[in-house]
Amino acid sequence: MTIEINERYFDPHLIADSGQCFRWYELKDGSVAFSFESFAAIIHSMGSGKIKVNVCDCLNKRKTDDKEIKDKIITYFDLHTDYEIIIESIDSSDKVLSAAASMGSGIRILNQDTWETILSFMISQNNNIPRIKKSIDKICKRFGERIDVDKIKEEYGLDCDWPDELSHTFPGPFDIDPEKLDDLGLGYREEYIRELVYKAREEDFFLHTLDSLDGIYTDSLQYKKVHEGLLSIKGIGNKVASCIELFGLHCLDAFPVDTWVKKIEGKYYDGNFPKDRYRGYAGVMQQYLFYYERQQ
DNA sequence: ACCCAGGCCATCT
DNA sequence: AGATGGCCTGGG
Repeated sequence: MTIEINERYFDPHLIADSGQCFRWYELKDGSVAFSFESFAAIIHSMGSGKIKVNVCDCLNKRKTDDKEIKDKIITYFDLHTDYEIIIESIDSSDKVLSAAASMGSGIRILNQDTWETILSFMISQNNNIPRIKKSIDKICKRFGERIDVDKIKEEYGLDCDWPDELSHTFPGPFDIDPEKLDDLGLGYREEYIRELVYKAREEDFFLHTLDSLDGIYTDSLQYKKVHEGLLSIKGIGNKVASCIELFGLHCLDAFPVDTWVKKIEGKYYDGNFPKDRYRGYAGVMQQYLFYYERQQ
């Protein structure tokens, strides 16, 4: 099915390059392909903020009606959040943040699958984006389900160059064999992932506690409980936990500090970005700053 | 050849 | 509490 979206604050290319997702791929014709849950999609920019999204349920297991798919896409793209208000709230005397937000105004915080986010960001530690993507691609190919590429081509038109990296879905904890994680380029993270899969299979922590932190502040009790739970997992430290909260649990107040953000905080903010001023959505500012610093 | 890349953990002071 | 070094591995 096709969904048309008119949203000024949405640039699929920026999101694909934002580092929050690792299964978005830019195609030669300028469109952007991605896969999430059992869906496959291609985004075409139509100019002047108009976007066309072709989506299909590529596993064909059950009939998903069009309205359900549309709702899923709207939530996934975070279209319920008003990014214009967020950007307008920026302290105009903060020239760095203003410039960063102006450059990165097309970035949104996706509502990604929690499990996929946990696994992906555990791989991301001390790692670079191409290699992260490669490892995730190998995991999907080894344990994920093959998606029906013909169905996609039928939906989009025959000549689409659907990327080979999106030939399979992202596998769940029970799809992954923890003893067959060799040769995935995981390095020393292999042991972390193995334990993570076992833990995810056994504990209900992932299934119940980690629903969503949408609208939850980082100084609340509920947040602290989730944060500590994540930290108790081997291979998840403060930074990775914050990424999981921001990108997987949609806690927009979470503010992951990586080397890029640390760099920009040191250069312009005397070591500390005033995230309290942006209480409730500091994570969006983190994305602007991160993108800005990486462009320099 | 290095050295780092969107860190974490263990081991020290 | 805070500061270090080691760690898999591919690319500049």
